[in-house]
Amino acid sequence: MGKEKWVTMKDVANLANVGTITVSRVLRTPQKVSEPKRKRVLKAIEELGYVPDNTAGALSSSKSRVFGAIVSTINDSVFAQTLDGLSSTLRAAGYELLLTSTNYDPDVEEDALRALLARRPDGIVLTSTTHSAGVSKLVESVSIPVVEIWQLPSTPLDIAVGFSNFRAGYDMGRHLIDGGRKNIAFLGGHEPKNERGCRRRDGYIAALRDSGMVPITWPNEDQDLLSGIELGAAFFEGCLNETPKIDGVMCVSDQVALGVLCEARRRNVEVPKDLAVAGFGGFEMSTQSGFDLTTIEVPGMEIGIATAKALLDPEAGRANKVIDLGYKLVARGTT
Amino acid sequence: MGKEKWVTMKDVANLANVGTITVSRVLRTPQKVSEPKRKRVLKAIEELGYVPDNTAGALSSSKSRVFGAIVSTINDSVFAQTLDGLSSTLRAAGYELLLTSTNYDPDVEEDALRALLARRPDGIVLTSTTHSAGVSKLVESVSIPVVEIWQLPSTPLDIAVGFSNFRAGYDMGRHLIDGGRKNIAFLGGHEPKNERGCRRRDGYIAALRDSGMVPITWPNEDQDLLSGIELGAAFFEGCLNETPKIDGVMCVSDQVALGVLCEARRRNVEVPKDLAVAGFGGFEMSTQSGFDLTTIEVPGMEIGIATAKALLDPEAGRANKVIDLGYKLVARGTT
DNA sequence: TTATTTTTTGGTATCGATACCATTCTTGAT
DNA sequence: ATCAAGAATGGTATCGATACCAAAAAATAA
Repeated sequence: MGKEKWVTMKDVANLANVGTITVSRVLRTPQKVSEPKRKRVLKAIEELGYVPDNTAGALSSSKSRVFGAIVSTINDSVFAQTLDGLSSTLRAAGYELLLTSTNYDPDVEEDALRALLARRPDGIVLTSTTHSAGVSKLVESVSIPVVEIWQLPSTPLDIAVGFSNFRAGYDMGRHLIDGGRKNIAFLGGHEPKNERGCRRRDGYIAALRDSGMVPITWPNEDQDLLSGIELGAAFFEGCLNETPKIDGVMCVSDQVALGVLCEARRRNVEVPKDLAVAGFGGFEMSTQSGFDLTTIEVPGMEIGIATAKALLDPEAGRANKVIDLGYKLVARGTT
Repeated sequence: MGKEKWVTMKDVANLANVGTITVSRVLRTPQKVSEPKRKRVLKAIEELGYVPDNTAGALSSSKSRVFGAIVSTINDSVFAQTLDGLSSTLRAAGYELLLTSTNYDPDVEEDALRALLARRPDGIVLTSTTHSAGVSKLVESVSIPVVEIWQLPSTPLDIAVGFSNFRAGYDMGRHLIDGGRKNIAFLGGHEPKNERGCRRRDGYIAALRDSGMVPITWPNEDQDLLSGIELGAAFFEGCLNETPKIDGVMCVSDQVALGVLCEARRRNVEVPKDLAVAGFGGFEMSTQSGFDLTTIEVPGMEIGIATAKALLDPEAGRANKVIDLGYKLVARGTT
């Protein structure tokens, strides 16, 4: 641990015997500096182990080369793909991503946003589509691109990239109905704070209503101690035992669906003969051997990449404010 | 989208009819400002929607209130816990976390580190323990705390928080041996770039050697197209078919172990009678009903919290440079 | 009342880079 | 040989905050 202070551009300039501005140019527009000086400067940089100070650069150029993202969770494999696509595309263009997770707590969003804005990002990514008044006011007072991702909002703040959870829920509902299921339940999406899950549930409800069927949703009260797997197991206790005629279940996520599948196997409920099971998300595990889950695949990586592009070129992004990347209903062995 | 520039401290000062420094004090040391002026300033801040510029603050105070982290992946549920614990503890103390993932590519580490250092963080978190010369040089030339997490290095750069993957692998090996298994294989950890997995494998090998048994590892060549689940399935093809007497398998991760369990079920191999299966990581799914996997639970959240504390108070952290938080071997139904 | 301390407040320099303008040095044209 | 145009280079102001010091105001002591 050296106790030295940070090496500055001036140190490099002195060693290379040039002006500081020349050092700056070597790093940003090297073609504008003559060969010999450029070499001297690069040598000095190497020698001193100089790392430029972007915070200072950001201040004078008012371009931070940082984007901020507020996500509900990073602990989700599909979501992680989006973040991967986003951050790697941004990094390739010389930008960093400042990431904040709210853990599904909407009260955190405004604080997180303030903290982000304090770093003067060149743009912002939000994963929720309903915002508190404070959040909306902050966002509107700011002149940087704002991209809302995953759930497409009806009235985007600025740019939106994602797909329609409602339509996905509707399509999967229809898929089960078309498969001849008569009593179809929706499992999960009970937490109002999980907006995307609720939209899927709304889609399912609409699909059943449109076919003259009665929606069955479970659970309907908050029991958020339940993980996906537990929820699948609890489903048999709480819902299927009570309404045994259920022959199809659509789950808010693949994780929940896996829980149902495991519990079904334990109880010798045959899938898909006695019970059709559908998931959501294209979770890696569900596509692999052992499970053969019907699910909705979401283009997680593509959302990340498209978001990065929209941030890097907001004018192009704003040309069509809402970028719908769709989804894919993948029918497999469980339905 | 307002086209206005950012509101500055000076704007607030003018509106409240005070000096800029007073505004600064209201935000940082409010007790040093008289009641009436403080109120006026707060009102002006509210009215203008002022968000302080931390990059400017960082420049003059040379404290960025940002920590940087370089992780191998964010797409891992246990790891995500560490990041959660880390970032929420830091945020509670008024710091942000700048996150970069290398996707297990060591060549990316140096670039990522440079990009991080350019933002002048107050400290750095690294998840690998073997570093390229460039990384070591950069880290050594810097006078901020550096915390290496998860795998405890033999010679820490500065501070280390984690546990011993080697000992965990050794203990689990012994657990299987003590359970009477005679032919125990290790599954995974074939990628040299996954350092932590390799350490576990080394521990397994040592445990078997110490008992006079012959280690069997699979696969031994890179086949990195395999996901955890696929690996578990492939295990039966590649390893068990070839060496049918295997009666115990220790997996590099819970995901791989789940793959083995699923495939075992499909092939009517009885667990634990015919085959003992052990995982690693305490992945949520493995603890739940349906599976009953013996595994090593890693204190992911605690590592994150301890890391945050070490960053916030590096002197205390350096008192005992290596903080070993241990792990817990949880014996369940699969062994 | 005056002297002395304490609290409150503001002015100015500064952090490390970039923007902008001015200057010097090339190069080629006349 | 002289001048114009363009490339290369450097000086200085600036970004928006904080640090440091000094001054003014208020509180306390003599």
